[in-house]
Amino acid sequence: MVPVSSRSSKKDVNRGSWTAEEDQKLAQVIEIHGPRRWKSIATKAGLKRCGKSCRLRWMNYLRPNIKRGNISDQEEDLILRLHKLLGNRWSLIAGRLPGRTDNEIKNYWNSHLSKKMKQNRAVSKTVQGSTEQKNIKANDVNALTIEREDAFKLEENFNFGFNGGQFFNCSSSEQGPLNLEWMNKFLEMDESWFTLHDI
DNA sequence: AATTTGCCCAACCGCAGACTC
DNA sequence: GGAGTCTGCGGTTGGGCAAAT
Repeated sequence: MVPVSSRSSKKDVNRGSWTAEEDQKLAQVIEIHGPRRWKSIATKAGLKRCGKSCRLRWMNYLRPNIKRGNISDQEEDLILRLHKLLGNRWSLIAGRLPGRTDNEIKNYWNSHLSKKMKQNRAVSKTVQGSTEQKNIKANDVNALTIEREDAFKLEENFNFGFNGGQFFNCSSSEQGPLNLEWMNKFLEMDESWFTLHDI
């Protein structure tokens, strides 16, 4: 990353990569005061950073239980399915992947999965063209494309059916492998929803 | 060995909604 | 109720690095 000094344009504000020393100071202050009031955290820690930057660093790197390393096949599958359901609502998607951050998932999507999607669509188009456009609706669903509006409708739909708020707001700390399994079961329901609504 | 290219990912930016006074 | 501030989100940027040339 960029040396901290090279991106410092505004007076008295550090930009760019965080140093180990800054991380340590930030973690210490958050341990005492908790992860809120980011502006005052930055001041208390004696960091020349804006509150926003401190929050981001904490959320994406310093927070406990952050899972680093490769995204597993199971996680990738879940991301694909949740994206189909919710669109680019990365924070919601991240909320269902224990230890993963919205930034990480967004990056993973942009660098890996968006390419896969394009490939899938290309293949799907070829198949469709050669089969007299039979079963177009089913192919569209399989190509993992869904209009955002439909995703919202779908969200509303299950919010009505059960406690959707609770579903989406679970903290990642209470997640585990079993939860992923349960999530996959839930996602099977959205397939049924498409069928039911003839999408 | 040097240079170029493409990918990855940490960090920044702008905006909208929530919160506080 | 309104203004100002804070927080959270999604989009974008750009440096580092490995692979390709």
